Amino acid sequence: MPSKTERKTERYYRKREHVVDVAVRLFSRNGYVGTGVADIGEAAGLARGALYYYIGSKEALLAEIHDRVLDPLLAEGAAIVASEASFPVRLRLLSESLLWQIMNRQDHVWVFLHEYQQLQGELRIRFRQKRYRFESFVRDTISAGRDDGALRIQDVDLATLAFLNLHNYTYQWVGGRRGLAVESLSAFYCEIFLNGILGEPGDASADTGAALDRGRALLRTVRGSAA
Amino acid sequence: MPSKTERKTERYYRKREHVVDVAVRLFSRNGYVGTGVADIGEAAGLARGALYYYIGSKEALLAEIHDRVLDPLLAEGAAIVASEASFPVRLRLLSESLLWQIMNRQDHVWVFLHEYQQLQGELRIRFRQKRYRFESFVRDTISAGRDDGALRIQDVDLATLAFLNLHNYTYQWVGGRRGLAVESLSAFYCEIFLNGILGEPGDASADTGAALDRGRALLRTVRGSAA
Amino acid sequence: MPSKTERKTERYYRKREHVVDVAVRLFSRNGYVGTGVADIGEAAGLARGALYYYIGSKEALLAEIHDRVLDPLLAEGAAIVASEASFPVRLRLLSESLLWQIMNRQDHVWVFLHEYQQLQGELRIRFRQKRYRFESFVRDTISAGRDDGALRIQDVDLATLAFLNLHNYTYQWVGGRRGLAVESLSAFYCEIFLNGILGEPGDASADTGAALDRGRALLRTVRGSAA
Amino acid sequence: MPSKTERKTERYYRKREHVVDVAVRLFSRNGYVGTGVADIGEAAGLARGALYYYIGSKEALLAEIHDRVLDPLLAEGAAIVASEASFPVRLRLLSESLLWQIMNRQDHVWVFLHEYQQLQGELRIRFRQKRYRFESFVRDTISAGRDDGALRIQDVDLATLAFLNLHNYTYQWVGGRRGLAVESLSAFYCEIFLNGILGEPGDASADTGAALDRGRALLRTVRGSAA
DNA sequence: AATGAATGAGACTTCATTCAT
DNA sequence: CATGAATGAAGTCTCATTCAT
Repeated sequence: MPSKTERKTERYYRKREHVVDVAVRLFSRNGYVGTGVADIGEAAGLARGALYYYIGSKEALLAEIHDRVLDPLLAEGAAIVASEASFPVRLRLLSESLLWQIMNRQDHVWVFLHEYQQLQGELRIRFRQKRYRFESFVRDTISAGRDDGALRIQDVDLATLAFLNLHNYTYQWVGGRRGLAVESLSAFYCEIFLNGILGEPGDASADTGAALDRGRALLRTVRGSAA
Repeated sequence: MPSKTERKTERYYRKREHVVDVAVRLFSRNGYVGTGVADIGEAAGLARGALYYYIGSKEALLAEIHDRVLDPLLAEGAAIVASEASFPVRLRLLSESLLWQIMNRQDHVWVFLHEYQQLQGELRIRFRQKRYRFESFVRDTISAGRDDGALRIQDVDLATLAFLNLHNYTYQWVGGRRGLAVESLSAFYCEIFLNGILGEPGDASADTGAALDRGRALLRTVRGSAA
Repeated sequence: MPSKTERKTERYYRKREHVVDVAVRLFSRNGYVGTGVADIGEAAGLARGALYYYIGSKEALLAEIHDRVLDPLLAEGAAIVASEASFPVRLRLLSESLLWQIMNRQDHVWVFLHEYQQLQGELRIRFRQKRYRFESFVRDTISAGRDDGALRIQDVDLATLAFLNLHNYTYQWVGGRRGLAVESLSAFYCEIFLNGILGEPGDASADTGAALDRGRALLRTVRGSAA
Repeated sequence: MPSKTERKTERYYRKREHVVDVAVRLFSRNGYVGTGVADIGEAAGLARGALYYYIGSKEALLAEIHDRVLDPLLAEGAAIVASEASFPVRLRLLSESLLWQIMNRQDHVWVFLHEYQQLQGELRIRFRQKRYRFESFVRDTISAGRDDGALRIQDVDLATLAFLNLHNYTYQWVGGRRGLAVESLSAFYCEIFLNGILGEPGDASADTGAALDRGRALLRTVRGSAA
């Protein structure tokens, strides 16, 4: 009875997906630790026992959510870096791919970026590696730009981190900004980032040395008077 | 007997500070929820009961940590915006002030940026307001730059968020990057950000329209084949 | 599967009742605050976790006990005041109804009359109202008697309180008096109370004025010498 | 230095009295278990250590409160039963003596009547005996009345309990009835009680047998339908 | 006489997980 | 497939009392 088995499996996976959907919503709202397995069961309309039939464990649920974010990111990232597009275009595409997840799957991304520490042992390692793979797409792209000799900045690792900072932290506030489109926010970020890293070194910060030192002295004063 | 009273109070506050120090370290490593009051007591060398003599409640500890980060940030920020420095210098000083906390008080900032959701009720409101006040320093500064007519970008709110993204997310990885100095990382960020927002609109992203569309089509393909 | 569901529910409620039975016994012996949830669990043969599956909270247990006393009291009281019986008969029936609870459910009544202060917030209000409703049955009945013009006393509120004093305080000592029947104790109380309130004013206390004043002077002396 | 010692002792006792005053108020409001030693200290303006210098233990405080109620009651009761007054006058004087405590020292009496169970061991026994001694004054007085052949009721023990019920339970509601005078409430109780116990048996309850039985049948119905 | 600091047991409650049915 | 019942450790917090100073 292969058909019978398959039908069961399909229904099983459908229900499992539903449970994960429910969990994502709860985790993103109340936190991973703040969400009880009982809450998930209740929201999914399943008793505790049945729930475990689908999820295995609470941590497996968290891992599943990680996969849901990382897998498309890796697939799209791989396609982008494999493409023939120019360095700025590749970077913009990576930006759009990343922002698409962040903005269109806010609950998932919140859990992914905020609760990854809750993963322990083997899972922790596995997802650290996956995450690193995505970051490499960005690093390699920027590195190619530098090899073109087009960049003002030289530290590719730091530039990669800056790019990720700029994008990732968006998950913290995007929930409160309805009506923002992926492509326009990506364009905004990239206009800043690309103009920021392209060109001759030192344009904008020039000639501020003395004023900056005076400001630093001021800060030391404030800092000192607090103790 | 002012001296007697004061000496006792001093000792009390000294020990209290020590308990908070211990808590910061544990919260930043294991998470606020993942850290038990018993753990804090053990690490501080205090029995459960004595611990509560100093902390009042676990949440009060979290609030204290928030204050430790926000108070200097607000004091320095206020001094900066009140200074006579030019727009780029003010922004660089804000950057240094913020990065100083992020890099020199990594544990505190980890707790502050990662666990603020655990604050409930009145405390939550109080610290949301304090946080907003610091963000206003950045916003006002950028706004002044735009009024000078010097900015490529027009959306001050979004630029503020970009600035904060760039800096704040640093807390996620700075622990793994020893040997990075506040002033050099701040200079790096500001070179990107200032060059990114200054100047005529549209320099770097120009002429990428067609290539971008081809890339987007590629992404749609990848996205579709996953389902 | 209604039968299946019902059977489970039935079993749940049966066990829940048992837990409440156990709690009543412990609360009445050691006091509400003096009884730990652990004690209840042990006496009911349930682990701490399983106990909470049945009770929800310690205070819910206390509320349940209140209902067990008040609900029959209100049902019977409503039937009595709705009946056609004469004023003395209605009062005797209220007396028997109240004493039935006090004497046949001593543990419940002990908790109800002694620990009601432990209820907080909404529950406190709810049970104050319920209690007041029962007292109204007594008040209305006595009021009807006064309207017949049969009463020696005129203050219906005070007479109501006297009636309740007489009956309620029984919970304090009835545990030490085995072999007392509800009907005979009720008859005793009612013989006193009805003869006490019926008839012309002032019979028994007459002609005691002067002697009373001498006695009061004596008391003042005793009281003064203590200081 | 006898004078020095005496002065110390006096001040000690004055402060001790103050602590007890504070404790009475708190115990009566929040319950004995619900009041912490810290609360008492704070309200008395004493640190924990100093508090224990005066009180010895929390339970000793409770015992002291018991003495404050029972000692005047016993002194006055002894004087009353030793007096030459007639049976009704003696009973009225006992009533006034008891009600004087209940109404003029509501906090003390609340603690005395409500929290006596918290006393353990030797203290429990000691105060049970004291309490019994006061009850004996009532019992002996009523007994003398019966020996005169004036009473409708014969069970002196039960009549004693009824008398005490009537008076003692007053502590439960007297706090909510401002403006009630000891002498008038005592007169009210005694009018009921004396008229209730004096005279030929059976006056008021006569001729109600059949109606009472119908009412009891009604109650059985109500009780049955509840299950 | 008085204090603040410390103790350690015990309070109520929640939780992820298992298992017989 | 699904359930309800059970577990037991761990969670935060309170409390009466003691003791060095």
